[in-house]
Amino acid sequence: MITPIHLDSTLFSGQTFAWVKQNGVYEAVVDKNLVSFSEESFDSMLEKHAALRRYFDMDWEYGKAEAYLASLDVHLARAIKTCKGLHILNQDPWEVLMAFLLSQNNNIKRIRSMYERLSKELGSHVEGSWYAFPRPQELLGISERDLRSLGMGFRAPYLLDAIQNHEVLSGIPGLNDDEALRALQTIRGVGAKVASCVLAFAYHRQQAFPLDTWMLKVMKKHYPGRDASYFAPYAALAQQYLFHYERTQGGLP
DNA sequence: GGCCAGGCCCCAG
DNA sequence: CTGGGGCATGGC
Repeated sequence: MITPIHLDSTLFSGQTFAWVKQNGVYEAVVDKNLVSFSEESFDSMLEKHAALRRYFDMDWEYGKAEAYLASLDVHLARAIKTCKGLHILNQDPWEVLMAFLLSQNNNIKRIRSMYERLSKELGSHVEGSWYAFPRPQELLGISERDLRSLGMGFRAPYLLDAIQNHEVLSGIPGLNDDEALRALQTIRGVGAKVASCVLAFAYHRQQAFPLDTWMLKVMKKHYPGRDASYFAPYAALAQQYLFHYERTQGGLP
């Protein structure tokens, strides 16, 4: 049983800020290459760029996970029915860390524009108006002042600390979930929520469960007294469905 | 033109 | 250890 990926839910559910959709064409820089496709050309694009199968997480057990989560309760069943095919991407850990440092006390629209600004001002040129998000090595000489002048505000020192301690990321694969959360939170500005996003969206940890303002609302309304263990072993996917459903459909009853 | 945003830090109690 | 104020900025 293969359930097709749902591109809009996957690329515009707030797990990535890299993608643009214009006239039916999806575009982003992934791993220093401009990736461009439409709904119709997605499959052939994947054949041409085999490495992107992993990025789009095409070989994981989505059919099984969707069926299991939908069987848990009616709210989850509705969320899954509405945006079925939502995949959790395997993104670059560094980019996810930086993006979600930008996310605090912020809105998605502005997170995107700040992410783009860092790419354009500090990243390497790819083609046309496209730039790669800067690697930590490209940012070593930068100052808090520079970052503030780029509009990063109070997050500037957090970004700076992430730049200086980016090596924490290389150790994450060898750690269990709790250890990984603690390791990530040694970076200034990284709390439980940001750390969970990094684990879910970059390391494919299925029990990572980012609790933001939207999810707290969902949990209070539909899952009082519950926590991530209720959704095991698919908490991360459940979170992403519930978050996206709450934001796009207003959560409904 | 205020209001507010995918949190976290810091400091009181 | 829990709670609440403050934070830079810009989109609405």
